[in-house]
Amino acid sequence: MSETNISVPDSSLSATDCKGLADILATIGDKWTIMVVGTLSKGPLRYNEIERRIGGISQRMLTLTLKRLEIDGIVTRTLFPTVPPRVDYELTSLGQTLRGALVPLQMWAAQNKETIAINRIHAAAKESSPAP
Amino acid sequence: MSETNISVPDSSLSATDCKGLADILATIGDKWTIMVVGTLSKGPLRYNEIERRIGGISQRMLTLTLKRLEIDGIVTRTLFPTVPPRVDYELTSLGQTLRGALVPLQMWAAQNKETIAINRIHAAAKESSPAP
DNA sequence: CGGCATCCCGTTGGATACTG
DNA sequence: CAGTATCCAACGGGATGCCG
Repeated sequence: MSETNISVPDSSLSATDCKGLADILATIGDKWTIMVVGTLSKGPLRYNEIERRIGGISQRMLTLTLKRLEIDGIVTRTLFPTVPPRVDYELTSLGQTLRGALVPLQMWAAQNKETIAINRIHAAAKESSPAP
Repeated sequence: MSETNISVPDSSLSATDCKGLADILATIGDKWTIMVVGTLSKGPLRYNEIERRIGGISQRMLTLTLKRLEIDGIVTRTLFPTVPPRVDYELTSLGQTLRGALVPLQMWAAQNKETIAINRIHAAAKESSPAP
């Protein structure tokens, strides 16, 4: 809670910084967590709606992911004691800042994933036809 | 090397965007990859030097990580045919842009990891003393 | 020095079935 | 509807040992 003068120090991530980042990414950097945060970035959604929008996530992983995000204070869980029950999930302000921090990386991904895909194809080609 | 005017488009990651991001993170979002990119952000380093600086990475993972990064065009591998052999690894310009895209997330991690840690402790406390 | 190959075990995560 | 519980297959990743 001290240095807020971050001001993009243009340069290197120290080893400690990397540890911190790696640590956070280990928690929120996995595929499903990213999808959930992204999906919720448009506003609160019900359990089933998240499941539907993501498509392909198992209930197990959705539940685990939401629970972890709730514990970490990134989403809120609101239970409406109706019948049938209804549960809304929504990004907290912390969650919103996370989403914001994700944006540059998302743009990098969008801009470069094709380049990377091509690089992989080239590498695969070299693989199957080595230098004569 | 062009748009630094990211200007945080305030709004939502589409499902497609999330897929792209999740996809990239699946490749470069793991602990060791982050550490390697971070370590190389200060300049080119030899294999052993990377290993030493990261500390705790197995040769297997270092080799695999470097190979993937090389294939993806994020680092270059330069072999000096001396004896004993010497190999330098260095971030490409693509790698540098990746590092740049990682910075906001790194800052977010630095600013919020303590909050998250506290949230987890609170959650654990609730866990062991349920409502009477 | 800078790797690659092998073994091997822990964790991750999908499928499935049951509950409040 | 919104989960919980169990089983099990796949993968990740450390330890070890050998090679150029």
